[in-house]
Amino acid sequence: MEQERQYHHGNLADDILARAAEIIAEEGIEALTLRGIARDLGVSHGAPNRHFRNKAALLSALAREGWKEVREATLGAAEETGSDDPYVRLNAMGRGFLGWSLAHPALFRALTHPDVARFGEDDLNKATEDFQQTIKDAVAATQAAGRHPDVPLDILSLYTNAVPFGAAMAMINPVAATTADNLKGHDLEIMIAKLIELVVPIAGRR
Amino acid sequence: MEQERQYHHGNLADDILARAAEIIAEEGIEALTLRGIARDLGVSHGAPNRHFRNKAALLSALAREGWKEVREATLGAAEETGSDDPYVRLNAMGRGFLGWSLAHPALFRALTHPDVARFGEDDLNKATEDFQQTIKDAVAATQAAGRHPDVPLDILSLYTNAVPFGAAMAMINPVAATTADNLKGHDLEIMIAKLIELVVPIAGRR
DNA sequence: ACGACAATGTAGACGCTGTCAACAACTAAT
DNA sequence: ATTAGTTGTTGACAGCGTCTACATTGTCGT
Repeated sequence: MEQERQYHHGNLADDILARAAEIIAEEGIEALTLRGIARDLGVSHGAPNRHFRNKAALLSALAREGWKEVREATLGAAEETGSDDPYVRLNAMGRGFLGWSLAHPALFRALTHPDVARFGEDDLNKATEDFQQTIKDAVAATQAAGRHPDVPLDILSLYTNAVPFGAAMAMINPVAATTADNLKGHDLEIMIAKLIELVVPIAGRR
Repeated sequence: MEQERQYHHGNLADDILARAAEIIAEEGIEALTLRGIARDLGVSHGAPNRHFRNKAALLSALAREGWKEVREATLGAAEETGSDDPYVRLNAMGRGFLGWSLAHPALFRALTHPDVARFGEDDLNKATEDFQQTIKDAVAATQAAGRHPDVPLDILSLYTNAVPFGAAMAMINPVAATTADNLKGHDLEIMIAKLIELVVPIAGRR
C-alpha cells in the first residue's frame, strides 16, 4: 500500500478514464492525448494501449458513460416532479437535459464531438439509442395525452429533442458566442423554463 | 500557359480552399491535412503556410465562406416566397436552412465543428454573427406580428434557431443514427415542412 | 532596362502524436 | 514450481503542423 510506484498500477483503465474526463473538463477535448494521460498517470506512453484498442475506443467509453449520466439527469428530473402528467414530466426532462448540459459544457461538447461519434463502438451506439428512446417514450406519452395529435411521432420527437439540444449547442459552442452573450443577462433557470415552455407547455398544469 | 508545372502556382490560396472543401465533402473534416492538400495540388508541404497562418486559419476561411452560403440559402428561401408576411418568410427560412444543411452535411459538420470555432479568426465570428442577426431580425418581425408577444426576443430567437439547428445536428451527426434512420421513411420536403410548422406555423396563411 | 524588393514555393528539421512489435515484470492457475 | 496470461516498458515508425533558411519568380520605381 505504501509503495511509491509499483509495476502494476492497480486498475489503470479506470484511472485513464478519470484523467481523460478531467482533461476534457479542464482543457477541452482537443487537449486530450493518450501520451499526455500516460504522463499524468506516471506510466509509459504505451500503457494505455493495453486497455483501449485506440484513442477512439477511449473516447467511446467516455462518451458511453456521459450519455448514461445525461440520461439519468434527464430521467431524474422527471421523477423529481412527482407528477404523472406526461406534459409536466417531459417539460422537466427538457429542463433537466439542458441544465445538465450547461453545467457540464466540456462533457457535452465531448459527447457531441464528431470524432467521438465517427467510429463509435457498439456500446456507445447503444447508450445513445437508449437516450433517444427515453425521450421518444416521453414524447409519445404527451402525444397520447393530446399534444399535436396529427404530427408523426418521429417528427414530434425530433422537434422536441431539437430544442434543448440545439439550445445547448448554441450556448456552449463558441460558434455563436453572441447567443450566449445575449442570454447572460437572464436568470438561467427562468430562461430555461421559458424556453422549454415553448415546446412543452405546462402553464396552469401541475 | 502550356507549362506542366511552374514555380508559381497561380493562386494557390483559392485552390487550397477548393481542395479543402472537396476533401471535407468527400472524406470529412477529419481527413483534412495541410500536407495532404499540398500533395494533391502538387506543391511542397510547406507551401500552404504561405497563404494560411495555420490550419485553424484555413478552417476559419472555409467556415466563413460556408456561413455566407448558408445565410444566402436561408435568406433566399425567404425571398422566394414573394410574401411579406413575417411568418411565411421565417417559416421559409427555417426550411431553407434545414434543407441546405441536409444537402451539404459535410459542410454543415465543418461549420459546427468545435475545432473550427475554437480559435476562429475575427472575420469568421463576423460571418456567424451576421447569420445570427439575420435570423433574429426575422424572428423579431414575427413577434411584432403577434407571435409569442410575452417571450423575451433573445429566448424566442434561441428557440426558433434551435429547431432547425438541432434537427440538422440530429440527422447529420452519426451521434443519433437512429434518428436519421427513423426519418428515412418520410419524404424529406414534407418532413421538413411539418417540423418547421411546429415552430413557425403558417397553416392557412400565404 | 535594370536592380532592389516583396511574394511565393522548396527543403529540411523539430517535436508532437497514435500505433505497433518485441521484451520485461508481475500474477495466477495448474 | 513451472507455465501461461496479463499488464507495463521501450524503441521504432510514419504522419502531422509548424518553423527556418534558402531558391525562385514577379513587381515596381527609377
